[in-house]
Order: sequence, then structure tokens, then C-alpha cells
Amino acid sequence: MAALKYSRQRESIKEFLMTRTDHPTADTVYENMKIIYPNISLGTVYRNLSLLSDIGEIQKLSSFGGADRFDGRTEPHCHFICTGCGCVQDLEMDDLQDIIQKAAAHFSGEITDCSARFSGLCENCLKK
Amino acid sequence: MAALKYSRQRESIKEFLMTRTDHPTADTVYENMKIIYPNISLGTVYRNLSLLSDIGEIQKLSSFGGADRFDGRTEPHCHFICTGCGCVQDLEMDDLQDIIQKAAAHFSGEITDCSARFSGLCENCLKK
DNA sequence: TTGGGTGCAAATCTTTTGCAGGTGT
DNA sequence: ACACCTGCAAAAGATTTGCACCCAA
Repeated sequence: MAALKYSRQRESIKEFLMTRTDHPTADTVYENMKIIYPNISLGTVYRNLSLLSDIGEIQKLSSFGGADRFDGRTEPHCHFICTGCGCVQDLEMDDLQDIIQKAAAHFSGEITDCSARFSGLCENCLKK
Repeated sequence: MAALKYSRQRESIKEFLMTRTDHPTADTVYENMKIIYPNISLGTVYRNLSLLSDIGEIQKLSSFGGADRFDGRTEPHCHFICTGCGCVQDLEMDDLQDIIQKAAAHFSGEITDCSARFSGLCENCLKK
């Protein structure tokens, strides 16, 4: 197991993600990091995003259509993607455990995790 | 709106997907189509997979880690991915509608669809 | 005949990786 | 010092697209 060493880039990436609720892509993180560290490389951003998500300090959200997105919230929660504007929003959901049990009833393996994705129109797109 | 014309390649791709329950990737479809049409191109496979999924004759499953997968079943159902061997299986789930309603209770937009992904160990991996 | 479909290849987009030099501990 | 981390650039993987030709309607 690799020993983790401090890096100001990694710290900034994590801080940045915690200020955002729109689940930015790696490229958006990169663009914002360039403001602070003009020489930062995209490779470093990817390496740190992947590291942070491995140790559970951020969450990686795969495939909402295009590039992966990253979420500073680590508590389990669901996501909603708007079919109108493509935005991704957090969604509260009390009992995922309940859903897992329902699914397990029809299944022969062992289910340990569930990630639900909802889609439809967001508040803004509804108005149009 | 484009007029749809018959193509034997598209027909074969759809037939192939209906015989499989393992949710093949575009590349797997391509490899299997080459047996029938040695000159078929990967571009054609992608174009047809995307077309078929647009008109709802197949289902595109994004984000199971690597490449997208395709499913010949079009009725709404959930999927399970094994963290051991990476296989993707279908999962019966009676009341997705129920889940959607629960989610909608906390949400200001309009939720029309839900796709739940479960993970854990499949029957085979449990035995090991 | 006409517009969609195809094969081929090049291009795009996203993400990963090898390497040499930099930096935290 | 040692191992991790970084910037840079090239590579890799998945998917899309431009183009000229082919074929179904």
C-alpha cells in the first residue's frame, strides 16, 4: 500500500469539489485548477481525482452521457440528470436499503450496493 | 425526420442482441457480425447500435466501468454488475414506479425515469 | 433517381501511462 | 535519501465522423 504524501494540488482539487454542487467533469476541474496552478497538468488532475475517489474522499459518477463527473459529497445519495439541459443534481432518498432488499429477493448472488439514477426535466427546464 | 431504410446489417445486429443475455459491448457485437459480414466496419456497428437504441429497439447501458453495453431486452428492468468477474446480469424489480415516487417527494423537477444499478458478487463468484 | 446505408480511415474525446525531474517526510 | 508527486507528452481505448460508393424504395 502506497504511503500518502501531502500535495497542494490534491488538496485544492478536493476543496474545489466541496464548493461545487454541479458535479464537474475532470476537464472542468482542470480548467479551474489552472487559475491557481497555471502549469498543472491534466494527468495530475486525473491521477488525483482517481486517488481521492479510491480513498473515499470524493465520489466518481460514471457515464452521464459523456465524461465522468465528480462529487465532493461522500454520503450515499442519488443523482438526477436532466434530459433537457444535461445538468446533474443531488437527490435525497431515505431507504436505498429497502430497494436492495427488494432486488435481492429475485436474485441468486449477493447484492451489496445500489446506485439509482433518475432522469426527467429539472425545475428550470420545466418552466420553458 | 429521416426515413428508415432496411439494412441487413442492422437486422442482424438486432437479432444477435436478442439471442444474448450477457449485454455485449459494441466491440463484441462487431466481432460477431464479422462472422456473417467479413467486411462490416466498426463504424457501421456503432451507427446501428446508436440508431436502434434511439428508436427504442434495444437498450444502451452506459457506465459499467469500461465500454458501453447493449441489451436486446427493451422492457424496463434493472441490472446487476458483479464486482468479482465484471459480468452484467438482468434483475427483476416489480415496482420501480414506487421508487420514482419516493424520489419525487424530495425533488422540484419532474422525474420520468429511473435506472437502478446493483453491485455485489454473482452466484458463481460467491462459490469461490 | 434519390436519400439513406456502408466500408474505410481519420479524427475526437476521455482517460491512462512512461519518464525525468521536483518535493514532502 | 527515499518514495511519492508532478508536468509533459505520447499512448490507449471508445466512439464519432467525412467521404465516396452502394443499394433499397
